[in-house]
Amino acid sequence: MPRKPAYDRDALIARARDIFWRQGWAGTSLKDLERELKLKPGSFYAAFGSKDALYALAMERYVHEGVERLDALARDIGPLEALKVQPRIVVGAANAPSKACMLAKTYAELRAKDHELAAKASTHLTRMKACFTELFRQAQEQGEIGPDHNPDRLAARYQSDLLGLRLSADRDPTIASEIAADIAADLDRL
Amino acid sequence: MPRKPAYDRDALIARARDIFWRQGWAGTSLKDLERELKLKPGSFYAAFGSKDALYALAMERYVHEGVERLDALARDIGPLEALKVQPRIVVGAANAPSKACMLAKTYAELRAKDHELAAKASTHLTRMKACFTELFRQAQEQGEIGPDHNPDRLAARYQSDLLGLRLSADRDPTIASEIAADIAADLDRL
DNA sequence: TATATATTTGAGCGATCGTTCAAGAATTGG
DNA sequence: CCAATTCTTGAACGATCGCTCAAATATATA
Repeated sequence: MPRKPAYDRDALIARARDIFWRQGWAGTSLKDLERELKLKPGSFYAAFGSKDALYALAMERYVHEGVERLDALARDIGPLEALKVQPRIVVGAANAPSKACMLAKTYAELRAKDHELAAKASTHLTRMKACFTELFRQAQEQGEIGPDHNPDRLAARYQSDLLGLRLSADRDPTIASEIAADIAADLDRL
Repeated sequence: MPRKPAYDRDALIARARDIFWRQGWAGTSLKDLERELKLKPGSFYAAFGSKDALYALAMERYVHEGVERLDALARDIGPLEALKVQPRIVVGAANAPSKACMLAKTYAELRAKDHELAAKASTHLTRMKACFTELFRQAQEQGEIGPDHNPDRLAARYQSDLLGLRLSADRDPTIASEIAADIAADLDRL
């Protein structure tokens, strides 16, 4: 006998992710969300509980899609090739809300306040790094990179480079694509 | 016949820089500044005009000191050696307000709003890159790196790596010092 | 010491923050 | 068509935001 919601919850989370990704935590007000998601306060809080709860859902969506995309890429063109292409992809993502990584932005913004969302962002970043580690490990297994490299260390450096690249890409896509090429070239020398 | 201020304006700017650096723009309220700088609202606005004006002064101080420190280092130990040591220095700066770069944090936080402070942060980052370019150029002149490298491109990559490293260092100093070593090692292969 | 000039103080401004809640609208099962 | 249940709506809450300003206080000159 009840009434059904007029909105698609999953679609709203994806839209919220884009807004948060672009504008950050403090930069996104509930007014913004109400306008963009077309939800009045009552519906918003019935659906998500709080701004922070929605932000957490948005980050989970962000990570999940990111990991899935990279894994799919690796299955298609192999682990090392996927790692080499990834920099160019993130730099070239023309209609992304931001070139910079949402997790890095969140962590940088909220870590000083010991906000729970900063801790969650950090956990997600660790998950992403584990994903890189696995790809380096596979590449090594297949003989695509030398046997005396430590996959975990390569992954740490790779993630760091990617974070810097994506920050740089937000300012100057032209220069960023040169950096992306250089990062990929480095992987060939392993 | 007038009365003199009870505060040291320069010292206040340095303290403000540390607070903004750590907590970011939105993360720092005037209540925070009044408490830490020991200034009541009236004195604060008489001295600095606005929160944003003080933030701009804080960024200028940040850049000025950063450039000076690196230049002095280069005069001491040479351009390439300075570039190689810099990553370890920023990672090891134990009592810095944040390991991450204040300019990068500012840009990431405020760029979506087209805030004037984001534009200023970007300008400052360009200044810093020019500083790196000059050091690479000198290193090349002295034969410390090969002649077919483009100093500007090396500087772009170097700055990107440094931004990523510093973001990583905020989360895990141990891993960051490994990354710092790897970045320095890369400079030896030029 | 008297006077002129600055600084310091803190109450409080309007705006916006995230959030709550009661009332009205809408849809489903019986 | 009725009744039950949920969703939608929007006014409004207390807190905090950056900031203003007039009164009180302190200091340097004459």
